[in-house]
Amino acid sequence: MPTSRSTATRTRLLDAAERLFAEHGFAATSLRTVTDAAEANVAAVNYHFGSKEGLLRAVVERAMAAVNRERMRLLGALRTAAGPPGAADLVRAFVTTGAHVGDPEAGGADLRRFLGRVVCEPDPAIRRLFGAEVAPVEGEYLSALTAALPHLAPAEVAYRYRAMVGLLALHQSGTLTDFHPGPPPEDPGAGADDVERLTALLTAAFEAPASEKT
Amino acid sequence: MPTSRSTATRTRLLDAAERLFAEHGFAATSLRTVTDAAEANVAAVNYHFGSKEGLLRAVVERAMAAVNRERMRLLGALRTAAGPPGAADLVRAFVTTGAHVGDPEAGGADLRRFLGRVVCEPDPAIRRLFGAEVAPVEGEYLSALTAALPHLAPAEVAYRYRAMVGLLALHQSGTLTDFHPGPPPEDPGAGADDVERLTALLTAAFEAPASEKT
DNA sequence: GTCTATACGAAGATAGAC
DNA sequence: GTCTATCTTCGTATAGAC
Repeated sequence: MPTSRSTATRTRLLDAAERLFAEHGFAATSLRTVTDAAEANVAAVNYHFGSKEGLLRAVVERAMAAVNRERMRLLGALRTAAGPPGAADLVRAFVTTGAHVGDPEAGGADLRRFLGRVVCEPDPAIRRLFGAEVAPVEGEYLSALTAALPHLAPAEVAYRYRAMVGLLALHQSGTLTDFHPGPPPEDPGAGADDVERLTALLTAAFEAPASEKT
Repeated sequence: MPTSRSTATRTRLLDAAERLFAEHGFAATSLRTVTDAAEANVAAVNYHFGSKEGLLRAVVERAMAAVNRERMRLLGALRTAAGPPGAADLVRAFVTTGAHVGDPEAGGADLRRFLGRVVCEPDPAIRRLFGAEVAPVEGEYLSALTAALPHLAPAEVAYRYRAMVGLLALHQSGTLTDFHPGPPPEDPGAGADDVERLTALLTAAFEAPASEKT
């Protein structure tokens, strides 16, 4: 359900911003639209977050905290299992976390779409905001992937990792599923089926042999 | 060099818009920034294109015309060669066209970055603008890819095709290369090396076997 | 400490003069 | 074809009520 009036103003602003930034992007969302949805005053944004970008930063931090927690939990589980994790396991853990974070809550879909959008934002400062939040967890996955793929140069693993993040972002924001070439869509929304396809595609990409000119 | 004052106002507006939309995205670019760069009056946009979105549409159409021409030319060449083209050939033709269109001209980089941004725009109407322009050419590539990969369901080929378009867009807009996990960037800008890596990754993705639950 | 009311300059859009 | 004038809405800043 939508955030009730009794919730603290700060939280209502975060919830409304997450939903509206997810739907229309950062630049196209006016502060007044956010404050109206949150039943708050325009100036409340400036008070709690300093500026529109400060509000965005706070939404990113809250959203990534949930993702980072789950990704570290899954990585820990993979490491305590017998032997070091393979690339397929790592890709699955990384992708499904992004695809399912916040699933039970009603706002989960907004959270996922929001994060997908942030990765594609034109402003480099905004993308860096995201980059700073994933940095620690991505370091862990990157070294685990490098260990799982010793035949590839680290730069090549890093490139494929970036492709994974990018493609996952397009999946989350709906960009990958809502413009329809070929056969008609036939499945409404991003079902578990799409997550499976994405995981399979990315696993194949990681396990591909090195391109000749490394 | 920048468009000279002697060029027609319409063309100067298109050039300036392409460059500025490429750099800051659509929503974050003010019309006044465009008209200042084009040395034109604010109202000239409304006169020539009807609205800000009309200007965007015109820029998309001009940019896609160049890409579509080259893609059809390459596909024609592949088809007249001995035997039907393989997935690797098709991916290479599709990707390198996007990566090199407008190369000789100074504005080529802007054109590519602009098209990459359009694919990731939050507004579905803008993405549909792009979708309508690629539609005919993408139909040709899609059927050629489906013929080259008879062991895959058409829906699966279409999914991988969308992933290719999305990943190419991220490549073009710089999203894939400018946030740096792992080793430091080491190569400035999107060199021919990155195009090679992208082509190899996408070819592997297309040639991967079908996921079990088709 | 939290929040509201309100003002300021710049933005997108359009009507009508030239 | 091109420009000036004007309307509404945008992000931001300030002053003060609770």
